[in-house]
Amino acid sequence: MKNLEKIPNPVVKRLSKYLAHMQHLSKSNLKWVPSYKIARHLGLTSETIRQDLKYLDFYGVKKRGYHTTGLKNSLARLFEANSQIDIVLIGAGNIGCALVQHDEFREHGFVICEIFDSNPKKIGNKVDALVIQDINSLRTIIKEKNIKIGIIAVPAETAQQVADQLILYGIQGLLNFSPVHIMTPKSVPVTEMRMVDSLRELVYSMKQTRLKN
Amino acid sequence: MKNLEKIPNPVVKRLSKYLAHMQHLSKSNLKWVPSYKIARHLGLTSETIRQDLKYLDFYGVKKRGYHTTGLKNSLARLFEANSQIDIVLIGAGNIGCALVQHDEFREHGFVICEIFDSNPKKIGNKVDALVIQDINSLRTIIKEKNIKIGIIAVPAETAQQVADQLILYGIQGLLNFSPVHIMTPKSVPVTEMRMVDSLRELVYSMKQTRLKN
DNA sequence: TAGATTGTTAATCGATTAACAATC
DNA sequence: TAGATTGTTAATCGATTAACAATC
Repeated sequence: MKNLEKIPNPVVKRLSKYLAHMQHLSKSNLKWVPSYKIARHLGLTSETIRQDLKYLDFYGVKKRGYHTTGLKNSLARLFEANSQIDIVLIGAGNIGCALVQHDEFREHGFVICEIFDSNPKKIGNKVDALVIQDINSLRTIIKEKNIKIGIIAVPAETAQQVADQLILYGIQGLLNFSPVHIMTPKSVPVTEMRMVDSLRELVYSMKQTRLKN
Repeated sequence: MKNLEKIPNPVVKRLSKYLAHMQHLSKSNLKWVPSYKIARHLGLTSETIRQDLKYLDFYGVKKRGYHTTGLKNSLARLFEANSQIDIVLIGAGNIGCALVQHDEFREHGFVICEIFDSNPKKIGNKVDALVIQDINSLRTIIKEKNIKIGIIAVPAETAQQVADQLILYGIQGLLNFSPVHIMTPKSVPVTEMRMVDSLRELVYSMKQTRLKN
């Protein structure tokens, strides 16, 4: 199937899981994997997986399954995972600093290469190898380094305002760790992390589970 | 509509957003809010919101909309948000420690009251007011304090194993920050945070946006 | 009253699951 | 070859959107 076709969001989420899993399998030198084994590992059904993979220009082999490295490469192409992607992060709080130091991002090609804060007491301090920059220098750095993605790790009250600035300076996508919905023009997609909401979702699932048993 | 009915997952996610928004509005002393204003704020449609609220035992008032405090209370009841919920966290890495110090959790009633690690060099150190405990004492502490929720903030390699232990010791729900899918019995729900996948999803959305324009 | 806004039913849309032919 | 597994079409299920009557 053609790359030009829009892939539905639930499928995109799963494709990303397949990529992680294929990276793992191909590192373990496993050459072939059938859909039912992927399914078992990721809590899905094999039918779903085969349907999802139709969005890729990649085919399995009957009786053997999918070539792990081949599938990994195909998915990596879809997600542009073969080149490094630079990111700016706003908000040098607990979460912000933890993300800068989070190896997993770097291992997957996402490099937070600048961190900003508005608090004068924090500006100039180091987080890992990065120096916390004054938020007033956002514009020049984004332009100079041609950065496309911003991570918002500021409190709720300033999140929208920070987003507006980032967009004004040319940022094209946002990952939002603040608990408020960020409004953007259609040309700037946002992915929301919603950590508190995830806990609430969990609490509700647990309640459901209790009621059933 | 009755609380006993199972609420579909996409609806649960939105209801949690409504709760956050109502907490905000009722703190700002706004008494009434119509569905279209909620919708505008959260990037939804008013129809969706009215459909969603049917799952609650709470009704709006024609011409005025929804009573913010009333809706907040009804949603809080659904999510058991009126009592403190204790949590154990495993993994005193960057993310784990940041979450312990994350005020937003506490402000919403989620209290991480124990942090564990297996690294002897970390055990005994303090994170905020908490002392990092030896993972071997997990069992007794979970039983003693009767803790129901565990947050997994360990690397991929040990995540499943940590989950298995937590479940063995009586934990009833997991929030997973590690990048692997956690397998659990049906009686133990898991919510996955998938931070790298969220970035991939964002990259794909940005690619789509580029192609469209 | 007229207009605004809810609650609800019906229609549409989209995603998942089932079924199965093709074939390595 | 027989059995396993894919790729694909059709059927089902579920969620969103549209439409609109009820009424404050």
